[in-house]
Amino acid sequence: MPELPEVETTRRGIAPHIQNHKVTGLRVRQRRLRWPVPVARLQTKLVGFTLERVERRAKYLLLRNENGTAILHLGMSGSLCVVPADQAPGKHDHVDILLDSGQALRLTDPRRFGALLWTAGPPEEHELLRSLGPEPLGEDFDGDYLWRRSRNRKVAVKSYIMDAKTVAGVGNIYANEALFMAGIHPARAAGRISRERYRKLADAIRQVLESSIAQGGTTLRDFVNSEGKPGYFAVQLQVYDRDGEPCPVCGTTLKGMRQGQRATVYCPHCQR
DNA sequence: AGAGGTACCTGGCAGC
DNA sequence: TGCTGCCAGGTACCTC
Repeated sequence: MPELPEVETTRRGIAPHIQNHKVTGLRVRQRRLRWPVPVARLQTKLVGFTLERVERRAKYLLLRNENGTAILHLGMSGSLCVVPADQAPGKHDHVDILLDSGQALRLTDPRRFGALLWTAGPPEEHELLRSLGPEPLGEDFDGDYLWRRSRNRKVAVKSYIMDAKTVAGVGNIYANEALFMAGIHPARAAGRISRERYRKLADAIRQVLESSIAQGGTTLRDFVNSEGKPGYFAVQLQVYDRDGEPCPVCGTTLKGMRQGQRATVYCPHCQR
């Protein structure tokens, strides 16, 4: 589920329940996630210490304390919620981080593509984060940047903007949506797009992510309930998963294709 | 170096 | 109802 807006919504939802709370215990029911969960290190470095901040870099959540940082990724199917510590776990509730409030931060992840790691140093120097491109909602991301970096590149623009080294955290849904909004054909070579069109694209990426985060904000309360189900997304999508439906702008039938195993949908009339 | 494909894992759904 | 095959929002790693 989680694309960047969902991860940011999760961060905002859990932060008040975690920040300035002491971790009183850790339960790892399944340590085989994308990489093995470093249980012993987490026991030593996390338990008994107060979590100071919950930050986000790309789709990574960073839980920081005085010893270092827990790096958490939700993969394709992960979610986090805050539940009473004694609530019975479900089949895919792999990790509980117990808090002094009597609650637990619970990681659920059916497909186990997610990750929970530990780093002692500055998280931005961790190998998973080191070569990430700029944050799409940050200062140093704009159309000029996208244009400059794309010269002579033959990759399809959709793959280009989904590459975390180009810009961090633009996933399949929002890549489709942003390209539609900018009127750019997803298969166009990245190096053959003008600076002006890249400015439109960068604006579209920003806009689509921001409006989605804004809508996610309305469901924040859902991160803390007995069901433990985050209440994402009533977000309205213009093209994603609408293959065969009329284009919301011109009425032309939206076309589906596959790019690098990922579903792409676009309007053959509006996107060139 | 860049481009493209593969792998990890489970659940849900369409089609038979 | 139950089986099979395909698809899914991510991304590291492999090969060409």
